[in-house]
Formats: sequence, C-alpha cells, structure tokens
Amino acid sequence: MTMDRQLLLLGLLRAQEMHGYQLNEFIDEQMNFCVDLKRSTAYYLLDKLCRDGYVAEEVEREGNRPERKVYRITPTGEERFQELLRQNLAAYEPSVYAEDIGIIFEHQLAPDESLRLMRMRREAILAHRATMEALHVSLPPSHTAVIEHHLLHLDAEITWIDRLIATRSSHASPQATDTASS
Amino acid sequence: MTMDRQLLLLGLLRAQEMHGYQLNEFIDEQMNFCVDLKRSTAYYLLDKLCRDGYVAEEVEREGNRPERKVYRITPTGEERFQELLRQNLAAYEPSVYAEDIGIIFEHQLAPDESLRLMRMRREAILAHRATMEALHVSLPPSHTAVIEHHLLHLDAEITWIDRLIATRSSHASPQATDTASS
DNA sequence: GGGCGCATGTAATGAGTTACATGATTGA
DNA sequence: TCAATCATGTAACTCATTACATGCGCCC
Repeated sequence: MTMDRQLLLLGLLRAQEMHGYQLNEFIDEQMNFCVDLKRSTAYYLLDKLCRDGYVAEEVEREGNRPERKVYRITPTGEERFQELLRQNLAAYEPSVYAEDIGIIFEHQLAPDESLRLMRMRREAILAHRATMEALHVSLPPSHTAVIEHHLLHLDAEITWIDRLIATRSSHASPQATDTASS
Repeated sequence: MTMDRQLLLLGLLRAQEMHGYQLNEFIDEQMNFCVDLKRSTAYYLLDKLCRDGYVAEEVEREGNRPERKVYRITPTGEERFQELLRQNLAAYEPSVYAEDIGIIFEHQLAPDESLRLMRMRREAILAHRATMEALHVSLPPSHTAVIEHHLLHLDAEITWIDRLIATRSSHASPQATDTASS
C-alpha cells in the first residue's frame, strides 16, 4: 500500500536528509529484498510528499556535478511518520496469496503433472530461502528481524507445499512419486 | 497480479457458465477470504476476457427479469486456462510484507509503546486466525488446502510477533511487560 | 408507492510501471 | 572520444477502485 511506502521514505529521510538518487541507491542496495519500489516511483512519491508538506526540498549543487534536490523531513512530516508507524505496528492486514488460486483448480490436472509442477515450485522456494539465509550474514543486524520474518513465511510455504505434494503423491503413478528423491 | 484473477475467472467459468452478477455473488460468498476482487472489477475483467477471445458472451433474458450476459469459456480460453494454471503452480513469487517497514523503525518508539502496539497487532492476528478456523468447518472440503495455507502463514506471523514482543519486553519497564497476561 | 434485490455498467481517479529524454562529468 | 555513472524527470499506459447511474420487478 501507499502508506507503507510513505512511511519508508519518511523514516529514511528522518534518519538522514538525502537527495533522490541517493535514496534510490540505498533502497536498491539495502532493501531490495523487502520492498519493491521503482526509481521513478520514488521520485514521484518524493514529489508528492513535498506537495503535501511532509518533506521540504532544497536544490543544491556540489562542484560541477548535476544539481540535486535534497529532501528533509518537516515537523508535519515527523508527525505523519509517528502516525504511520503506530498504525503500521498495531494493524494487521490479511494478505491474499496468488498460490491459492492455482490450488483451487489443481485437481483438474493429471496427478503426475500436478506433482511435477508443485515440485518445481518447491525448488524455487528453497532457492529463494537460501538467498535469504545468505543475507542473514551479509546484512547489518538491523535487518535481522525482517529476514527472520521472511524465513518464517518461507518455511510456512514449504510446509504447505510438502503436504500438498504428499497427498498428491498417493494418487500419482508409482514412477512419478519418487522423482524428487533421485 | 492480473494473471491470477484471469485464472480465477476462467477456472470458474470453465466449471460452469455464468452471468456477471452470479459470478460476483459466488466470489463474494465463497472466496472472499482468499481473493479480493471488487464487483466492477469483475465486470471489467469479463469484458476484457471477452475482447481477448477467452470467453464468449451471450445475452439472455429469463421472463421479465433484467437481461443478463452469460459468459462461457472458448477453446482459446481453455488453452489459456491450462497455461495460466501450470504457470501458477510451478512459479514462486516472493512476497513483500507491509509489516517489515514498521519493524525497521520500531526501535524509534519507547519500548513500552512499541510493546503496546505490537500486542494490539497480535490480538488482530489471533482474531483473524479464529475466523479462518471457523471457515475450516463451514466451507466445503475443496477449500481445505487454501485455509490451511492461510493458517500456516498466520502461525508464522504469530511466531514472529511473539519473538519481537519477547525481545522488546526485556527492554521495557516492569509494569508494561505483563499487561497481556492480566 | 417505497424499498429491496437483480443486473449492468460508466466516469473519474489513483497508484504504479515502463520506456524514454536529458545533460553533465569522469575515466579509459 | 566513447562509455559509464550521476541525477532528474516526463509521457503514456495499465490496472484497479470508488462512487455513481440506471432501470426493472417484486413484495408489503
């Protein structure tokens, strides 16, 4: 949602004033694993925050480099940050999962094929989990809680797909049942 | 994503041809817990599926009731369904979680308040979990896998927030630490 | 005749992305 | 001088939602 992106930008600018490019770099390098925010969208949002009075922009130029707009949070923005943060921490927004739709219709495929596809998904999840674990050591400890959050959800996803694979296996042809363990 | 909504509509129409209102009712009553699809959006998507040749519409009127457009899947639509289903089952799309953003800045609140807010969220999650469990018995067995999916993710969410609450508790004032157990 | 249910939409808006445009500096 | 990096944006588009519009039938 929009509010979370607003919270993110305000929170980052609160810690340190920045220009757009710098902010984008930071997000791309440090937060790509938990937020999805395109560069132009960030510029667009910064502009909006500015129009709403939550941040102030000041044009600056350093030597002969291209001019940059430095954004810093305003007192109204600080209030907004507090409000959004409290809201975010206290609320729970039920998610929708794309996986659910497929599962509703899954039984319309032959068990063998269905199994094959679900095993592919399983591999994809495991691969993603491995990269998350790697981040665990490479990123600063401030990210630990976030990474653990992702790992827990990934484990939930694995548990679920494993159950599905197990129940489907009992309906599949004997050859197909064993492919994963070979 | 769009593709999953397309898959959903095609899958439902594949099982049984329907008119828009009927489809909307079905989704609202049987699937509101796992998909979020507004009525006008459904009409809009049906129209789009029609223009793309995946479904055919036929105007029908029963007695004197308002006329309705009955949609049924075409052979191209059937192919599309197969393709989307296979794609959905085999792929894993990493999620982004709104909760992550709040946690990144959580330590900027006083531990007492942070705790209070996280406990509120915990309650909200538990409440939602209870309604999910209730669905478990009230909905047809075809939904079992989907509900279990949600329950697993909800449990992950609870485990996570409990850990956060536990670590935060050690920094909070003694009175605040115990509020939940009273 | 008044309100509810059936049935379909449109118009306006918002949120976000993609692809492109611009122009300067730096280093090979 | 050519490519890469720094830095900012716009224009066009898609997707989805909200709020509203319409009109008939049915039942009290």
